[in-house]
Amino acid sequence: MDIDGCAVRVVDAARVASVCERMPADRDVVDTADVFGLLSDPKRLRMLMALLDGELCVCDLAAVSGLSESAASHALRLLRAHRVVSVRRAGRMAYYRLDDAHVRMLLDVAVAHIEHTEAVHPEREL
Amino acid sequence: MDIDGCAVRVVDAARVASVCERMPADRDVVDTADVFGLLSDPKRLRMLMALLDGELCVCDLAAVSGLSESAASHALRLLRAHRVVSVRRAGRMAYYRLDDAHVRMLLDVAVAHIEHTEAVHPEREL
DNA sequence: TGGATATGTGAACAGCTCTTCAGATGTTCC
DNA sequence: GGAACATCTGAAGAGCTGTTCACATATCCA
Repeated sequence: MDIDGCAVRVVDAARVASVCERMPADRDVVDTADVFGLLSDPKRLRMLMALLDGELCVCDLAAVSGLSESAASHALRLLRAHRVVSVRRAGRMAYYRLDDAHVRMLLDVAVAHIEHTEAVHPEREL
Repeated sequence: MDIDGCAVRVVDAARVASVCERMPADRDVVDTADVFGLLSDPKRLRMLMALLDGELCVCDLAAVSGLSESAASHALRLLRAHRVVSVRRAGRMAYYRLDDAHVRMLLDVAVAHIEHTEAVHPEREL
């Protein structure tokens, strides 16, 4: 099998071909990986989980996540660039909210998993 | 408000308190972020998506993901350490499979999102 | 206007991640 | 046994990421 002009060793060629066919386009995989990357930092993740219930201002997001206000601003800029959150400005305050249904779904799945695990395996906390 | 003994400025103290209360335990947030981190590399993500349909050997996973066999092995070791995949050894071959229902769920959501976006907004490909 | 407040930004640094390379381990077949 | 094969591993390096610091911008209020 050839990929990018380089010969590659394969065991089950038919299977590999069918998997490659079903595989989403390169750009879509990269975009998806990017989204997961945005959720892969604990403090940023805490910010997003906090936003599940509605908008919050920068300093409250900093407090909730444990970030400095500057670091929170940097993080929010990143999330804004990827359209994961959006801003509403009111005077000198900036209120951020979750603005991506896909990310919200992923967060919901993750939170549900945590709560389910807690409920079913409370002994894990010992 | 005090967090870790440091005074932190807050705007909506009641709201922050309630969000903090609902927030999953620190360790759970970190674990969840770790899982998202495992999904945040395009080549590793492609490997995992390939495994959605069933087990594959290392070299086929390398071929599908575009990794060298050595790099694939490193990636699989990481996934194994986090119990995301498990191995079945047959002679000198090693067959990996998805072994984490939560990760499978996240992957399903992500793939469904990609396919839905493709179906609804095919113009994005132009 | 001037000072306090809330957020935003660039540069710089430390730490982490991914990949490669060289070689180790363990298996099959002659 | 020895050669070919499939996978695994540690060390090392390049590049990326998160945080901090110092300062910029913009708003509010006296």
